[in-house]
Amino acid sequence: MRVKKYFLQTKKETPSDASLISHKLMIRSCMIKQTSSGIYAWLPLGLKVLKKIENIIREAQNSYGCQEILMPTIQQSEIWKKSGRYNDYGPEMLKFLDRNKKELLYGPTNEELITNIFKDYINSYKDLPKNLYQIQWKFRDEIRPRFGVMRCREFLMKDNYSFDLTIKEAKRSYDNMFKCYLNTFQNMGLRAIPVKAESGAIGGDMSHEFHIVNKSGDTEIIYDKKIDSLKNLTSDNSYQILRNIYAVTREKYNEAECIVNKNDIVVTKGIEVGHIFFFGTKYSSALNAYVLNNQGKRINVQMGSYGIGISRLVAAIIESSHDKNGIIWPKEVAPFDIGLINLNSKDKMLSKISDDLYKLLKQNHKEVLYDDTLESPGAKFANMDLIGIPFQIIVGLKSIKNNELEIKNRKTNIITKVDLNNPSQILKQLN
RNA sequence: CGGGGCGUAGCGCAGUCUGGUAGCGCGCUUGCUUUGGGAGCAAGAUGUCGGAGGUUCAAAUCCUCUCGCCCCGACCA
Repeated sequence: MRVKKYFLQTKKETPSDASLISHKLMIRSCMIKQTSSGIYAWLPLGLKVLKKIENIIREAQNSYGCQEILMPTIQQSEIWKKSGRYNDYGPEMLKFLDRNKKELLYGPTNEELITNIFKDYINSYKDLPKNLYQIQWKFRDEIRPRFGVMRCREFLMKDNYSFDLTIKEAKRSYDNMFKCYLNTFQNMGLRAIPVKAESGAIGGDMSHEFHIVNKSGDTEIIYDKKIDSLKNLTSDNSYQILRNIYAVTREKYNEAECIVNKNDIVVTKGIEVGHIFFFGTKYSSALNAYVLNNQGKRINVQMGSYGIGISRLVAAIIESSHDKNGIIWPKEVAPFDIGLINLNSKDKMLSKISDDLYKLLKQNHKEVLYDDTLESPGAKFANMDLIGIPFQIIVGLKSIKNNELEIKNRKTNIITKVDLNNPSQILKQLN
């Protein structure tokens, strides 16, 4: 993509109504635009990152046996009345009437709806287990939206739901998703720690939240410092430890139950990016979702639900990966692989070299943001640093004189010089 | 919802106390110059001063009502 053509009106000045660093950077880098309190439009650069995260989640879901569906954002009130949550959810649920005075709501979550869909199709234990997911916008009318997309009212969430015959099998499904989540977050370059949590309005008796440790998080988490010594959270060995180690949210913390030596406890803040629940038959019994077992007996299905806050993750990643110049995207979720900077777009030779490089990189399936504008070098550097693309290729006279290109690593700031006429060497430096 | 604050050009702000007919920086447009860390000079465009009512010869400024947004707290992915 050429910067000249791209919708990328970055800002030099920091917006006055943002307090969180990720919020400021997302506005300055032209990723999002607030349209109402807690409601945002996603602009091209922001949407690109959102889609990358979405796809990482999608791939992990698919590989762990989940199947994608898409449910509506608007639901009818009846099923919520049956489960008792129409009132329990309170004013956080956005309710309204259609022209026929029918009560509708903008879904804050989908346990009722999925259960209602499920029961019309699945009638036999032979068709279990099932696990369905969707990636869809939700609305929760937060008392006070804040921190940009970190705590907004309309947000993109992946939610999935497991259906099993027995508790034992349902817990296996829960464990499967537990592992899936560890992988999902690792696949986007993040380290998310699972902690035991309260179930809140979803209900149920087994629940874990997944947290990115960060000072801007608004949940206090308490865990055994052994977790910090685990290098790779996704290994089988780590999984066993994580399932048994002491790690809880502040609400769940109970001094008497805490088995860890005081010196071995870490108390810190976390950004909640995922939450998984096992809640048994809470919804299947309320909505009458059952299958026949092998004795022909009606059994309400055992359910769990699993959420990942996708739009929040964009902000969470920035919170844990930035410097004074801007965002530093992990390459897994970066909007582009490479930022190509032509330091003087009026110079015919530099432009020819840059154009050729742009073609070469595209042919090699790299996503490139090519700054071909007439801006001054300083402005181009600052802009590229702000939007945080992992590698910058700098085409300027200083190096071209020696038949060299400079490749800058955004994270380390290390500049590597490569032979301009050696494509394979160039490509090798970009991995 | 309680407490605090802010709405003036696309963005960031001054002007409000003490009423006199709107300004600065960035950005934008045009031209010339410049090109290794947010360039220089020159010329230019852009405002129902959040909205409604009121006081006054006169309102961004004073009064009343109202809408929106932000920050602190309780709620939540």
